[in-house]
Amino acid sequence: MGVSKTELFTEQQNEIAVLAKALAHPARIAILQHLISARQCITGNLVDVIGLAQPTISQHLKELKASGLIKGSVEGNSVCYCIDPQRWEAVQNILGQLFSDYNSEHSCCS
Amino acid sequence: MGVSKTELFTEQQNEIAVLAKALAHPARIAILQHLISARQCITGNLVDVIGLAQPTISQHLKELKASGLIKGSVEGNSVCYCIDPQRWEAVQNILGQLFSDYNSEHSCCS
DNA sequence: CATAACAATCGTAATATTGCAATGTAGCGC
DNA sequence: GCGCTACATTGCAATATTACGATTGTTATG
Repeated sequence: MGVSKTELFTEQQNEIAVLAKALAHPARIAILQHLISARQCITGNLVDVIGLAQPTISQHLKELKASGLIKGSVEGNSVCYCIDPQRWEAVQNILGQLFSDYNSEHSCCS
Repeated sequence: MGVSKTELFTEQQNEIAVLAKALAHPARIAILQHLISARQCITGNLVDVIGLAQPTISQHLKELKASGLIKGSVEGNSVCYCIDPQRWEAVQNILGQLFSDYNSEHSCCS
């Protein structure tokens, strides 16, 4: 019914899904990649770079901040965003683990 | 308006977002983890393990198959699913690249 | 203090996702 | 063939997401 039955799954499975959801929009990938190459960026700048309206960018920034991947600090009358290094590494490990848990020696049923 | 403006973004950004979306549900994570540990599994078995109705599992399997992460082969009147090794590694690299592109030496605006 | 600049929030429309009952389809045993 | 089992597909209701105009803070700056 449009609502995920999170109670059926482990905390780890839900955490991975939530993290993946944070990455599941090209605008948020674009924001992250721009923060990676520019090191830091204010909202207005991201609005220009990405090409979506300001409220939309603000909304995506809010989701990225909620996932912990980025953090923002007020600088004068603008807000400066950047990657959160510790969280970035933690998420890298969580997702990396999922993939490295698979041993490709496994044979398939084909 | 509920529709992503994919035309604003690079093919790579859209690809990452689509892959992340495939992982953005705990049921699909649970399915993948079960396929990792059990090596292979038929649909009915997954229905029992996950605890969602059969049509719902079928739908999640369809999305995972569309992303290429798993493949299914018909065995008699049941269908056996497993991780696709090549695709698994490719996706691992695509997502891994995103995270490793970040150099944590970067300073933040805080 | 008025005003401009910047960004967050609110409200709303359009679309997507999730979940399941009902139904359809295909293989197997008889 | 007929019934049975396993799975996919369809159709629908409930909820979530995406996007943006309008509005509301918040912080300089004149």
